Amino acid sequence: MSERCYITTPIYYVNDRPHIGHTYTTVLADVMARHRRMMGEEVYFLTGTDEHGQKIEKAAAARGITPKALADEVVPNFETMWKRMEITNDHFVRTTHAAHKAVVQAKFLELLASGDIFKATYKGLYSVSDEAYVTETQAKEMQAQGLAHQLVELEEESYFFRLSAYENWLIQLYEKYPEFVQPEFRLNEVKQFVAPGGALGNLQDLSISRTSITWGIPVPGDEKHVVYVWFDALLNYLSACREGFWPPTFQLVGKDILRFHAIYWPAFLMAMHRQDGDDLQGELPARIRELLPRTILAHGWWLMGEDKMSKSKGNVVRPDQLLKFGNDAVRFFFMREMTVGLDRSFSFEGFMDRLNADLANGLGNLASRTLSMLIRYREGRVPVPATLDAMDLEILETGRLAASAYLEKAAANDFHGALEGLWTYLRQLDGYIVKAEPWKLAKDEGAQAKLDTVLCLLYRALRATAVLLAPVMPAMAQTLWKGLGQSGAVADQRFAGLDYDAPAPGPVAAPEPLFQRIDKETVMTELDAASAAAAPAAPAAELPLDVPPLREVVDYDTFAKTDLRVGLVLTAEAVPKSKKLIKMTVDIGFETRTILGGIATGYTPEELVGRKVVVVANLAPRALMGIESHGMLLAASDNNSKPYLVAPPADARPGFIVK
RNA sequence: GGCUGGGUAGCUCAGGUGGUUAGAGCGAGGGUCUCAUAAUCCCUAGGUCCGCGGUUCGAGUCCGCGCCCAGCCA
Repeated sequence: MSERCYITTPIYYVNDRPHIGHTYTTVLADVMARHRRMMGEEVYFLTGTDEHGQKIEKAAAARGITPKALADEVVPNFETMWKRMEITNDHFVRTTHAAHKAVVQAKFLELLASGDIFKATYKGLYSVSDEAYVTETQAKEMQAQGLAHQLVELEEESYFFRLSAYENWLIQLYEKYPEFVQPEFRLNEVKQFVAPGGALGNLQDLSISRTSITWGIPVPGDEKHVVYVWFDALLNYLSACREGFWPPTFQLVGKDILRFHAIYWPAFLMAMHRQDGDDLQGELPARIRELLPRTILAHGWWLMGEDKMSKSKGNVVRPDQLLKFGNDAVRFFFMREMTVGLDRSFSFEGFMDRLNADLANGLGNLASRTLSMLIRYREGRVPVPATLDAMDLEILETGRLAASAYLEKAAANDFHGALEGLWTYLRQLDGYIVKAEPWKLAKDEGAQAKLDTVLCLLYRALRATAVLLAPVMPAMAQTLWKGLGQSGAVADQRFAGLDYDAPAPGPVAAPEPLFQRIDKETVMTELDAASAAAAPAAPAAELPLDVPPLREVVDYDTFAKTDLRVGLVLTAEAVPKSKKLIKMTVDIGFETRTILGGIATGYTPEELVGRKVVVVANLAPRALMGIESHGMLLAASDNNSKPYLVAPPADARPGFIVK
């Protein structure tokens, strides 16, 4: 019976189109899935979407549609992206599926019955503007920014998961089964979180329901509660698992959601699987470990330089920008450049350098020269080697070692190392060609047997390469496979049964370029042009200042005669027939004035109301457009610009003297 | 602030348990070949291995201090 392997990606939240982060994770999972199928394992590969929650509820409301309709609109973006990238997921789970809801509700009731879920009061600081509870750390930050007034203490009835009870078992999980979290330094972070400095008693019970949200899975029997994110989202791995594949073998997660997967998730599962005789303070039963995911694999992020990619920074790389160079190229780049677990900075130049060097100049050219020699010298028939000399034996041995090293690393999910090693071998093949000089052998009647050997060894090396690379670059591998005169799907080959010495079945085809070289300069120019066009309009070049020269000097007493006061605009309306004037009533502390200001080029009446201003309070009244203005407002400008009202600090009170 | 991991050639990075001249890929410079996608192959990098101090016959590799960067701290 073959091994079974269950691989998951996170389910992606439907508030965004797929970005490079989603595609990296999913490609990694797909390469793993394809690789394991070719290792002979039976694979179940799951991805999907997370669709509940307040953000979706609000976004839908803003557009006047239901949350489900919004999700239905966004989900195809993911599904079509995965088709484009030749992702071979066996199922696509949505948290809005009835089957998922049923599992979440059933498990909720089970844990409620066992006491692992209980009802209590949630108390915490709530940010009014964010419409969410905030942590103490976040609260401190907000206070530092002077946003403390947005925080209120709230109490809410909530269901809790008894996370604290599982601390002992969790720690044993990390200690006794360190493969549970990879890479290792992430495991340390998790341990540190659960038991900082080895101290117990740090886990708090977890609130897993909300009454303030309606878009979600209702708590059965208490429908004003909705199951809160993680209990809903994490259970997708369970609800959408295929019979016979539990537990997950590899669960890929971004480092940002590691905690949920490495702590909450196994704790939920422990609660679901524990039996009456189990002692939570005793040893973690091996039976239960067998029912937990084998490995949570936390990968790193693509960065832009040193920075995280984010929408607000506007430095997000869209999959389309890369996919125009070919899906295989993107998949290869992801696997070759990113060491699983670590961050990596992305650059378009690095991307193109890698593709040109490794794919076009490297593998592509090697295939091209080999196939064209087979056609030119042997009419496309692959000869059988007569005798092998030392050089032939050496390259054969190098190839065997390269293949086994590749397979070993790939099986450990080290695709970065696997590909690096394989390319060293491809370079050695190029070196072998140069040393063997088949073009000279072709002209020598007495060297035909030697030429047969060289061509055959090259052919077999390419055939093995096509098989090894099929998980990473499925389309390229298939093209090469066919070009080598092989029939069927290369993906149907199995690594174990790979016969490196098998004779070739059919004539090889005229080579078609596997990869086109990219003209870096042209692409960079286009990119720069595109980003310039997309960039927010650059601030208009500063106009030269147009101000009058400095006025004559006045002494202090003359200046001090001007009485400036802080005022608060109470009402404001445009003056009919005037383009510039606005009529305002202004509170200056001890009285309320009517003041006209020529500021309509810079402000609308609506935005003036409630604004604090500086008033020249002892200016003689003057009639403008038939209305008497008692004072004026200070504003800054030059002769070309709109006026900018001088604004006192927010806590200055009307009537304060300005001097 | 606490804990963890880093700072090595222009760029991206390798360098278990200390040992003769510190490595790879890319880029750049020079040369070669012609089967091939202006590709391949060969040669060329003299880099305070972040700094200072220490242990040692000997340290990029261990210890201490300092500087800088990243991650985790519901």
